[in-house]
Amino acid sequence: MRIGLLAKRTGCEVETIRYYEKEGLLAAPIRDGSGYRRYEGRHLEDLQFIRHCRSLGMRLAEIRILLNFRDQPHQDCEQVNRLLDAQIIRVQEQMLAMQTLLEQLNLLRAECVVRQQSVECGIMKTLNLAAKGEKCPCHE
Amino acid sequence: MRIGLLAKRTGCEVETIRYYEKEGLLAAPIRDGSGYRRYEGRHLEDLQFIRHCRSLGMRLAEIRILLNFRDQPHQDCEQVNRLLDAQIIRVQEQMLAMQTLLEQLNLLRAECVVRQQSVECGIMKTLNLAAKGEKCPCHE
DNA sequence: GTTTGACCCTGTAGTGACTACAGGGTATCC
DNA sequence: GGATACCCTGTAGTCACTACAGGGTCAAAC
Repeated sequence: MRIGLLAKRTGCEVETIRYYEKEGLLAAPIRDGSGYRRYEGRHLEDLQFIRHCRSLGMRLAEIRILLNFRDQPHQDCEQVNRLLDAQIIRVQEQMLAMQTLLEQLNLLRAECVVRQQSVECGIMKTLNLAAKGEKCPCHE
Repeated sequence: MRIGLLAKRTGCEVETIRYYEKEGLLAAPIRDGSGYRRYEGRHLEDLQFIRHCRSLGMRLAEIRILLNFRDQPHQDCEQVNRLLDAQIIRVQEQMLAMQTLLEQLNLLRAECVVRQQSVECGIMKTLNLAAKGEKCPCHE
């Protein structure tokens, strides 16, 4: 199949597929007489593997490691487990940070309820006072 | 004060301060005889304003808008409110996505409990099957 | 008087994972 | 023969920095 069909089948942009090839994640396929890429079933599978991992928030470098494991099935899978654990911890930490962020934003947002001149706006007042080093509701 | 002191006072990297100047967020200060930047109190305040907004996850483009509001105090603050609302929604959406992500990762992680050859590893097996289009626990 | 070290300058390139062209070639249908 | 849809390479842009390279300035210590 050609790149456009592969893209359609995986829900991936054509440019992204070429990018994965350039990055060494997806094997370069053979070319037809016109110089077009001709993909086989294994490319579809590889690309779906990559997209699946990406949908789990993994980085390309990590996916490269996982692809290696797939191709060397007798390696100890400890690294796979550690990789996933690291990813889980990363997501948990980001969620915690975002929770704090959301609380801060809501507190700041509550400073202004009515439409008014920005000089009277509680949000702007709070941001200005915080810039002067005073306490703000959003950071305690 | 010179850039190093400003950096220390705000917890901001020297390069970041120069970057904000280049991006037009922080006014260019006057230079002394050696060509060094000499900052005043207002620069400290501006930088703290910027860093405070950044700590709330706002983008530089949004901070630029907020800085404009600060300097035009008789503008209607409606846009400030909308900007904050958009930021809150963005964070909420990201948190929801991360929650789903975390659940998917945990389900995948549960596929492997013991250390073994990667060919036997439940995580690798699951990823491989998913790449073949089969159902995976992480995506239902 | 020179050397050391801390500070400052400009400018460019790199990060990650794409995305968006520009400028061209190819294939197929009408 | 022309329109359209597809494909190619290569480069630049995104965002908010970060990390140099290669140089200048200044004060204190030796």
